[in-house]
Amino acid sequence: MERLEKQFYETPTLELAEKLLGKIFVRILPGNICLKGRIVETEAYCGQHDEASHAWRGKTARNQMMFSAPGTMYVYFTYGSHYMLNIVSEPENSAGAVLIRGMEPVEGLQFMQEQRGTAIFTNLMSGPGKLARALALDSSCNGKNLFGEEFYLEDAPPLPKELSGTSCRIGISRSRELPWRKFILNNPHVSKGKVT
DNA sequence: AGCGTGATCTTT
DNA sequence: AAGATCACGCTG
Repeated sequence: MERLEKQFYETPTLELAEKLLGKIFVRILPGNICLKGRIVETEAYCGQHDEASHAWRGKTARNQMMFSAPGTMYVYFTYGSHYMLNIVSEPENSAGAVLIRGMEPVEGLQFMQEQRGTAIFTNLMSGPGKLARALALDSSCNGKNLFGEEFYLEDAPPLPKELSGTSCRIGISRSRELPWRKFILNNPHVSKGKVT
């Protein structure tokens, strides 16, 4: 299918979190290694109006990519061991991003298995830290956009309404009650994280 | 249910 | 300078 263009990302964060479900994230590594994953779980982080968002208290060295152009990747390191992948939404200088929490592996399975140290299909990308590792994402990816040769998203048919699920976000302490997590119902690659 | 791990942010 | 927190994952 077609690659998604800039206009796709120029939308409010909460909408983007829903629109991303089902789309295919692609990374082309040197050596022509092609990695693909179908997005099955997302969370919206709505910039300065959202107490759980990194951008809540304004721009800092870490969160500055949340203020950049839609379609930029915001990749950060946390818990001493994990990278998290976000896709930036909202116009430039207005913060917002969608955390990618789960993907279904589509291509590059062998590479992903090596990265993750497991061959169990549903354990390769079923969590934000897991999928970042499967795709070998790190801080060198922070700030890159999805319109180049290395990273892009492929379109996919819209998700049928009956497959669309919503819940509170996972693993946060502030603004826990907001139903800003979106996922594909009954998909085994949705993370098993628990609501705190 | 408990803990490793280290950058970042807040408080002294 | 010290302490708390953290958009997690693994073990047990």
